[in-house]
Amino acid sequence: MPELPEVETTRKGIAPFVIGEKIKRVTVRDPRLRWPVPDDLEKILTGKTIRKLWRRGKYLVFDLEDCHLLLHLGMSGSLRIIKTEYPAGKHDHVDFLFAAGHIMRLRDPRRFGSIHLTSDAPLQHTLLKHLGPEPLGNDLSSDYLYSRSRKRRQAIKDFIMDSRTVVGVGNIYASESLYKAGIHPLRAAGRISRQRYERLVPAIREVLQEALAKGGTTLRDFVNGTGEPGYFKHDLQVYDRTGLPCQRCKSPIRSIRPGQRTTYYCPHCQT
DNA sequence: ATGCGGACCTGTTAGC
DNA sequence: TGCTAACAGGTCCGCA
Repeated sequence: MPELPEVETTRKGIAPFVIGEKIKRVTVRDPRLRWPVPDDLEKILTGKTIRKLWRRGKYLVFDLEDCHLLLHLGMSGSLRIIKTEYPAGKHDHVDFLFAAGHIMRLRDPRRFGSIHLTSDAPLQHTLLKHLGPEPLGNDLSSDYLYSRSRKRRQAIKDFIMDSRTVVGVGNIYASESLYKAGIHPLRAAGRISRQRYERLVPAIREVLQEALAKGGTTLRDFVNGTGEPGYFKHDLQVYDRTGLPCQRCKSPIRSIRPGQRTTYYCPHCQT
């Protein structure tokens, strides 16, 4: 499910309901996420107050009094705030009950998400340590992508989807960004000019920014912290539009499947 | 170090 | 109507 705009939308949605709130109880109904939910999750968190909620890549980081909770939504995860405790559904794996009475509920049908605890600096955690720059921050530049990509034969789409290159660009927004920049998704990253990276960086930023402004993309089941879908689906130019006319040149959008992930592009506009 | 395939899961849909 | 196969928003790990 979630790429950066969806995770950020989730963060913004739940923040007002979790910051400054004290955790009264944690209920783990199914600990079998991508990595087992820590046994001592409830023991560690009970009685602690959440100080901050921030994001690094697609990881949500909850700062507590003396530790940090890292949470990834994987492919199908969502976090919602519910006012009263109604019966948990089949995939509602974890509830965080606050002293004030409301609940933050994690639902994740495919269980690709994960929860981690650490008392060290979160950015030093194994899973965060090697992450590349944030696409919406100042560290991502065309110079950086250009120099990092030299001599690489990897397809540009795979290159920008690698979280060591840049975080937050998943399958939807990779296709969308490359369309916007006019770059063929299979072109070798090392054979793209500096000038073209100067188009790609703003394209990535704009696509993510616009998706964020619309609350993310809901293809099937993404919901924000209050249960609403995102509306960027209507603005997608190539993703999930196989055979439909390109908005610029009217050529039919093409889809290919190199490896596992479907890639969408315009055969005329992207070279 | 880079690059690729496989792995982890369940739900939905397309096709026979 | 029912069965099966393919596919879905992520990313880590292990191997060449």
